[in-house]
Amino acid sequence: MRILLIEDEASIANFIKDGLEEEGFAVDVADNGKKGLQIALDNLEEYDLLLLDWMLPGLSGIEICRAIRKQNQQLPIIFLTAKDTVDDAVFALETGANDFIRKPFSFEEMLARIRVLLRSQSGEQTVFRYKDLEMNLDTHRVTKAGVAVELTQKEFALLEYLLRNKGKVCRRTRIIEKVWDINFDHSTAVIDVYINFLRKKLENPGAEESFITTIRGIGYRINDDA
Amino acid sequence: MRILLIEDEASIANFIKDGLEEEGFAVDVADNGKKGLQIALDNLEEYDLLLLDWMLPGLSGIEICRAIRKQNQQLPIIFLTAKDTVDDAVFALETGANDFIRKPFSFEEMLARIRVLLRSQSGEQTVFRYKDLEMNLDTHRVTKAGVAVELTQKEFALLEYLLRNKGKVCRRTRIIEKVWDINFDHSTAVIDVYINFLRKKLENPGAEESFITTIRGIGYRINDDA
DNA sequence: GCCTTGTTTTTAGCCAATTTTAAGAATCAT
DNA sequence: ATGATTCTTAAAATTGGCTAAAAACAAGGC
Repeated sequence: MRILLIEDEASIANFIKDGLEEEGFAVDVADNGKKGLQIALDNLEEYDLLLLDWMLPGLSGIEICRAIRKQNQQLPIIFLTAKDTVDDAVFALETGANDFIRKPFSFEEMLARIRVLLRSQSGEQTVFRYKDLEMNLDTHRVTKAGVAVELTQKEFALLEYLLRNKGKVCRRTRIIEKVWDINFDHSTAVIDVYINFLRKKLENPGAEESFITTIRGIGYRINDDA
Repeated sequence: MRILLIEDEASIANFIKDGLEEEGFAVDVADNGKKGLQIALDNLEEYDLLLLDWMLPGLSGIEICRAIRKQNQQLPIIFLTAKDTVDDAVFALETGANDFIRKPFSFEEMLARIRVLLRSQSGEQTVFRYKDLEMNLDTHRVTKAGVAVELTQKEFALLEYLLRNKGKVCRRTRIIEKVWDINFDHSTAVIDVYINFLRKKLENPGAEESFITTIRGIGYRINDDA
């Protein structure tokens, strides 16, 4: 994942660049607005995300944002700013930014926001299928043979976990950790109950065998469709 | 974004120019009508918006507006005026102006109007629909089956967010971030209350199910119309 | 200033849906 | 057959959203 950072203060720029590179991103830095816009426009396809300082020598962040939005609606843009009025945040978002982080910010917070934007934009899988079953994370919908099926939060989360690991065993302990809480009482039988809910809601009444295979003593698995 | 300001009073002109430049616009000033029209016609393609004083030495604002509209229908034109009769406003709009601001005006207000006009210019989507519901960002109007519905600011913003994401889940946390403030107390019930306001204002009394689907524990969704 | 009006946010009770627990029945492996 | 594991069902506990009403806040008029 390639990120362009437009920020004139070298200390901040380095802090962010180093931190993000440690996390596995490729980061390019431009230290003024004009250069930044140039680089961005010349390599629009290259970058997956833009971090943009609000106050820049040369061109302001707002102007850069506008200029880029004319060319490209997709590129996620996050503003970094010392300004702290609500108006600025709203203004930034209206200009076409996707998010807005106030300095001083925690690195963790920034990382989280970057991840959110990259996930929703950069083609991460949001639709899962098994035979005539379809789960869509964007719309938060599940359909069976085209017919909508209403799932509760936990049912949805459990099915998502199973489908994400289609073909692989999902161990009970892992399920408890991922779908419920890391420190959830391991001696519970909730999983069984919820597997049962899913089977009831998603299986053709007369089915000989379940689409969720029980692996006794270990956990469950949804098979790869043949 | 380049703005041409035609205004003879130097103090007002400077106030506006400085303010807009701080906001990232490039502003040129002409201090009389003749010069202003000249500049405008010679550089029609250069400017994204025209701010035009009503009373000018040499040529009046109205005459300038007419002359420009002969050449160019697109350029957004905003009148600035001390006059305060409704007639003048109507007259200005008939002449081809897009908006009309009375002096004395707040800078914020002017900025807001400028942004609205630039938005529709930049090809961004400004009309959203769901069945017989229509929301127009340019005119800031919402109609239900052709009948105008009055929404407050927050109601409007919430509906806009939901419609922009028509078909997709809108998670509570995202709604709070986008419609309210980024760091708004997450444990509040304002969202519920405003969803309720929207439903009351926009739903046919005897409706069996809401046009805003509740997804318990997650958020809300306006469905794609079938 | 103070009052009025409209908007936004908080609060709290209610209710329904969801989640969890529990316990007996069924199934499996040896 | 036996013990362990999973399935099923019902009932209890909890959560989360809806609603109405009140409180807080903002803007405009007098």
